[in-house]
Order: sequence, then structure tokens, then C-alpha cells
Amino acid sequence: MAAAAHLFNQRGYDATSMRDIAREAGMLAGSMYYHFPSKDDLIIATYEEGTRLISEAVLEAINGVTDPWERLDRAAAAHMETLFGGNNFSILLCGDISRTAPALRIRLVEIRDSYDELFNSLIEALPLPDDVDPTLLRLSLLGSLNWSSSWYRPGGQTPEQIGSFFVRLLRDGLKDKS
Amino acid sequence: MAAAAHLFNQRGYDATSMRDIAREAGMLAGSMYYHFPSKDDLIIATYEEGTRLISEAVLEAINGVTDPWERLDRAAAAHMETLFGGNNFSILLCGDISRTAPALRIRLVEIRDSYDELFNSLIEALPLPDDVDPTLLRLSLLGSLNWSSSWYRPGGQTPEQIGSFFVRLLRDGLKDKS
DNA sequence: TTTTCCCCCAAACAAACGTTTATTGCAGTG
DNA sequence: CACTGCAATAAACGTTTGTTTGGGGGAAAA
Repeated sequence: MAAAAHLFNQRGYDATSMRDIAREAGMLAGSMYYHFPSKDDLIIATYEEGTRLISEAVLEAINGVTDPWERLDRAAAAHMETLFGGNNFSILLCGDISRTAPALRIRLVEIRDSYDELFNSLIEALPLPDDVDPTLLRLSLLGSLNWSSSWYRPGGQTPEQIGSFFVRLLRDGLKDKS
Repeated sequence: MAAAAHLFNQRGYDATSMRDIAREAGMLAGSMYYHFPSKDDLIIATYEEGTRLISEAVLEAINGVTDPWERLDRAAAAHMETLFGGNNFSILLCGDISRTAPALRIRLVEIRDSYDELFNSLIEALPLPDDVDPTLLRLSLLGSLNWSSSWYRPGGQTPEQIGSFFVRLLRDGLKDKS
């Protein structure tokens, strides 16, 4: 599964063959069918592991914190740290689900929705103006965070700083106050 | 090219075969090699057409507008409207570039960067606090906007409304002012 | 020692892939 | 009439794909 996650990240699902994964895992392609009944099942398993890991990290980060904005801030920072912290599973969540085969997509969307629910509850807890749709707010934040997988490179700001920054943007706004 | 863009959107690059595209265009697979030297070249051509169309739409939307925030608002609305307005080319820009083969990726990143530059100039024109990195701000906004391709379905708010809303979030913020 | 069970290998399968090749109407032009 | 270039067909190329099959080795249980 580690080999699969690594290659899925590097080249995507379609461009990664069972033989590629098997080679990196030190076995032959056919041997994998002892552990997983199909390639789709292997994909789903890595995707599930990714959401498990990131859910764990976020839940731990907000544990004991009570202020709603502070909770969202910690959650975003932990989200980003997990994405780029070296674990090859979680960042699969940033992959392009909408263009995979329908049968597989349905399963993956299901899994991702279960994680999004976590952010949903964090946002519902915020004291928001009446004319702000919490769902759109969540999608905006998750978009900012997850889109980072297409541009983030180590060296500049840390993932946590970036996550916190995005939350601060939403909370404080940018209109010139001078 | 229209057939290619349609199928690329529906199933992604790898899962779309030259035979699929040819069938939708009313010819045979080999016939396409008269018009495009390779599949990669066809991909690049559709991607380029997508950025051309969306650039045009955004430039026209901000034409004559002078207030910097108003310009960004119109740009975001036009961006979203073009993505979901029925043209099958522009939404390819929301695709997952980072996991395509390196040779192709380099070309696509180049093209997308040329479009991002447009938003860059819009953001540089804003009156921003000193501690806000304009680059991160642009990536946050483009993340919110482009991530919409993974969840947007017609029926709720229009694409323009969503784009404007995301800009308003950044400008005004959400901190409770009561 | 014999049996069982887990894990993997080796080889093959049909199908699908991007691409190449030779050929064919078909339009216009001198 | 002959010739030229365009745009497509039909068929095949070699390779790669996900998956299946039958078998074997080695450790643990009987």
C-alpha cells in the first residue's frame, strides 16, 4: 500500500500499473491479487488510509481548543502539515476525483465526504453573518487548502503557516483600513 | 478538438483513447494523425484553447472597470462563468496537472502560468496590508475558484455569484462585528 | 513426520493502447 | 486529360494493460 500510494501520487492512478507497484513492493504483479481483489480495491484502500491519517491529525490538533476560530485555524494547519508531512496517503485526497470512472468515483466521493464533514462542523460553530452560506465557506477554504497540492514546494512558508494564513484571510478580510 | 475536450473533461486524459475521440468526431483513430502529430499535441492544443477562451472572457469583463476590488470581483465572476458556461475547453485548466507525465506537464504548466499572470496583476493592484503575501493571496483565490470543478452542479447559485462571493470573503472577512 | 496454510512466483490471457503504413476517393488546377 | 494535395479509411504493428491460473516453498500446527 505504501508503494501504491507513492506511485499514485507521482503519476496518478491510470498511469500507475500493477507491475509498477509490484516492482516497488518487491514482488510480481500477480502476487498482489492475493491481498487485493482488484486495482480499484487497492486504490480505495490507499484513499481510505489517507483520510484516516488526516482525520486523526486534525482531531488531535483541535482537541481541547474551545474558541471556534482557533479551532478552524488549528485544523487548517494540521490539514496542511499532514498533506505535505511525508505521508504519501493523505495527499491523495487532493487528487482529481471528478474524472475517474463512475464506479470508482462513487466510492471515493463517499470517503472524502466523510472527512469534509469534519470541517463542516468546525464551520457551523463559527459566529457568522446571516448572509454567509456555511457550505460555500467550507468549499472555499478546502479549495484554497487542497489546491496547494498543485503548487506547494518545500522551502518557503511551512504548510502550517500557509493553512493558518488562509484562515486568517477569511476571518479578517483585506479591505484597507487605513 | 471539441470531441477531445469533451472526453478529456469526462474521463481524464489517460482514460480517453484516440479511438474514443475519433469515434465522437466521426472518423477513425489513425485519421487524427493527419491533424495532430501525437496525443500529447492534441492535449496541449485543447489546453491552449481553454486558456485562450477564459483569458478573453476575463479581459473583456474587466475592460473599463477601474476600482481594483471591482476588477477582481468581475474577473472571478467571469472566470467561473467561463468554466461552467458550456465551453468544454476552459475547465481543463482545473485538471490535475501535477500527476501527468513530466514532458507533458512542463508544457501545460507553462500555459497555465501565462493565465495565472493575469490574476497576479489584478492582485498586485489591490491596496493590501504589508504583511499579506500577494502570491499566497492569488493561490488562495484561484484554489477556491478552481476547486469548484470538483463540486459544482447547476441548480444552486450561479457560477458568477459563487465567484463574487469568494472575492467578497477575502475583501470583507467574517469576524463578527456585532 | 505429516499436514496445513500463508504468501508468492511464473506464465499466460484477452483486450486495449498509441502509432504507422499503404491505399483510396475527391476536389481543384494546368 | 493528367496531375497535385487533402483528408480519410482499413489494417496492422509492437507494447502494455488488468487479471487469472496452477503450482511451489517454507513455516507453523498436528
